[in-house]
Amino acid sequence: MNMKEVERKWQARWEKAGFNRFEEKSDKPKKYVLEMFSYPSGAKLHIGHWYNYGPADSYARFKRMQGYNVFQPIGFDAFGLPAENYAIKTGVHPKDSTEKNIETMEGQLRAMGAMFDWSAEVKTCVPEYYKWTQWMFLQLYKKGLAYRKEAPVNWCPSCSTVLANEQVIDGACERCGTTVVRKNLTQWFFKITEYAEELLSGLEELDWPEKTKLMQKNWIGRSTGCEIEFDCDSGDKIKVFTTRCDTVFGVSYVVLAPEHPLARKIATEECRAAVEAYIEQASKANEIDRLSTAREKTGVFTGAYCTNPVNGKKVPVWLADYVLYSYGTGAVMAVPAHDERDFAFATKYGLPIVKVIENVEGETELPYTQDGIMVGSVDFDGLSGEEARDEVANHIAKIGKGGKKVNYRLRDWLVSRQRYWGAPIPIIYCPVCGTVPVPEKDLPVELPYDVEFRPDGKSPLAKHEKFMHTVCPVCGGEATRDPDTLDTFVCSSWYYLRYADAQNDRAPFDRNKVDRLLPVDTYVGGAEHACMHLLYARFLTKALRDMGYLDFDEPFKRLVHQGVILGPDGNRMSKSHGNIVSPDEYVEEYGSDAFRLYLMFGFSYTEGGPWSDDGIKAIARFLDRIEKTVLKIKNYPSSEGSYGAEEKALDYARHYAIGRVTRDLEGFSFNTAVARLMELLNAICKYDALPEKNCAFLKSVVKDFLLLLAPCAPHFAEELWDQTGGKGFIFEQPYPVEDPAKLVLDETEYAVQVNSKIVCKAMIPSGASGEEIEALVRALPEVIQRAEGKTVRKCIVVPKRLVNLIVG
RNA sequence: GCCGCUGUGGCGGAAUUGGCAGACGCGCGGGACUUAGAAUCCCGUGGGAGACCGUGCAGGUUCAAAUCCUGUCGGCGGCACCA
Repeated sequence: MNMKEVERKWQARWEKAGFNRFEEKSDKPKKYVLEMFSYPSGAKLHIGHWYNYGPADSYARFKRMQGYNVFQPIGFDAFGLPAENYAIKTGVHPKDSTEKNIETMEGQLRAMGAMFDWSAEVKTCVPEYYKWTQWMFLQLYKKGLAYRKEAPVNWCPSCSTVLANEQVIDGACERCGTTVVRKNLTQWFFKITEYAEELLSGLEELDWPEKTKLMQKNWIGRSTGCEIEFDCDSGDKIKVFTTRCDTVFGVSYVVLAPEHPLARKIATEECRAAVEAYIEQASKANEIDRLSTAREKTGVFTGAYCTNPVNGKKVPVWLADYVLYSYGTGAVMAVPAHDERDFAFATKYGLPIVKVIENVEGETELPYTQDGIMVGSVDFDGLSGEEARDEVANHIAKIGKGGKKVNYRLRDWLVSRQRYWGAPIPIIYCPVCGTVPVPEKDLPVELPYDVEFRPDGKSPLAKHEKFMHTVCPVCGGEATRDPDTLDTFVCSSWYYLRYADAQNDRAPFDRNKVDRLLPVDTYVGGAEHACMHLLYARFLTKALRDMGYLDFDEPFKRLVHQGVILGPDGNRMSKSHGNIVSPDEYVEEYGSDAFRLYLMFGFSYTEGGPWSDDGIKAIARFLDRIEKTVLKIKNYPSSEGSYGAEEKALDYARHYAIGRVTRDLEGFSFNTAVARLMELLNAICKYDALPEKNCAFLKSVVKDFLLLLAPCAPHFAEELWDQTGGKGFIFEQPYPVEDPAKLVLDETEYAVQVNSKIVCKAMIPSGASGEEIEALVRALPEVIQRAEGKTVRKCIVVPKRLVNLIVG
């Protein structure tokens, strides 16, 4: 079969028939199958794209044959750093390179023959799309979910530019290797923390990989504890957060993060100089130092004291950068006896270490950080664990010094980027009116083309006079625009909604269309997005719901991660490893169906693994055998024949395959689905080799075989369907359904064990009772030989599997 | 350091969730066809002459363990001073 020609032919026919489109008017149940859209960084599709889109498309086609109205859109996540970095290096404008890449990739995606609904295509870098990304920003701003504050960012002193977190590798700039420093800049944030609790609890109901749910759970990092107020002699109050309030009687000092507002305020005259110096030094600490947990702790005494509310003891207040300002209250009560960090710090600075928890079993070696019995804690002595913390927290609440509190590790989402190739932040700064959102009617705030994007420490847009200079929408006076662009993750956090109504120019989407299509039923993409894209998208969905734009809670009901195809050497494919394998030559030589089928067969889908093309010839051979067999049988007369044992066996093989393939495709277990197809083909060939055969029956099996195969090798199956006289498209046929009656055999082979050792096999009639089976087995010569003269103690029968006779 | 996943023939990988380990395929060996090769087709293929031994290793539970439990070692991923 000339696959190239066949592919082109069917792609054109499907396209002409509008076959790939979601049917607007249809009462079939909908199925929204979505693969993560691609980032057009290179010009060509790589194996990862193929591995994501090929098998997932087979799933979508399978669902279509099962009678669903399938919606499978595609698009491009087109803003982002690589295009801009490429521009800095080569001078090619990001818009030009991105558009060119998209065009090439579109062609390749079409050639792949996936069932994409191109009428819903989305590109995030066009004004028709980012207009609505900006609109999203404005809605969040109105709702109080977008706010501006000063925050430390990653700064590369060599490139003199801000870096995204993803660009910081082990504390250094990914491009030049220079150590990144922290710099305070005023930035826009989305208040994702407001949804921390729901983002956590919502995980439970999701059909997602447990691993991914756990990663999100850890990322959100809920911890329950107690907030406690320590009164300073100066009259200031220091709030601390602790998960171990049962250790509060062991507090020997309190620590503030260097950035804490009280740090300067409470410092005494004598200590002021040292405190200032320490704050200064901490602010300059670079990322590598901060990342190192092994480094020795540093700190400085403020000279101030505060009072432990539970025992009235005065304790010194220190500053130390092992306390993070961004978590909890930015202050900590230090209990060196029961915390490793406090222990190390107290040991270094000669602070007291007071044991207040006793190990129930054995010696209490300090620092002892496990749960134990409270000692030296007056009324609370003898309490332990959860109960102890409960009592202490209640006591603290009673005396008005705090109480139970839940904290999250999740931070608000920093969305400002000092970069060019992104959606401009739709905000105007007016000297009179302050921060003013761009009115919705003025959207989009267009990204200008003629911009100097070589980095020099300022946002590229800041140097563009025409862009920056504007008038205040409120007072009409002179004003300036925000020079930053939005993190590209903002663009990708709502694209799955836009697909539902991609052409809409009056709104991001029509409520009815979104309600009809969403949520996404099955979402397929890489696991690397677990704590970014997948979390942001959930957040935005919930925020839009609360603003009344949607009425569902979660965007992606089911999530599947494909594995990673590594280079043949077992490393991640990369230019530096020189191990990149391109799909192109394989597609050229074997055709897109064979390549897809090989990706499905050669790997466990969710695991991936090192690339090897050992099996691709086998797939080509498999397809050849199918073609030969199908075309040969096609020419047989259609006469009915008898239905005997051989027919029954083939019928069993057919319905076994139907059941298994159906379940395997449902579960993204593509390799076993293909294996079952191979088995069925083997059964067909075996039957075909018989001298006497029922041709009409054989033809009906071959027909089912083609239908089963169709989602996995779409062009190939369509062609054979056509050549064997099938009506319409094969994809308009219903997927075969297993007939359980055909799976009932007259007798089944059992493994026969004596004392758990296999001694032989035996055919046992299907209806036999437990006693009958035992009697049958005991009459077998292999059994008699081993059981002679012994008493049978027990007989275990596992239906359709084995019989185990325990004798002794 | 903490959390999670994972370890099965020469290779990719199966195993109905505690029930015949190694499905399906690659590779390899043998044969058929052919002047010959390629292609194709058929047979065999975990190890061991054998009793038996085999799912990283050592124990345990069970009539029965790749699967459950305890310990331990290797590989991968995430988090990393989160109080």
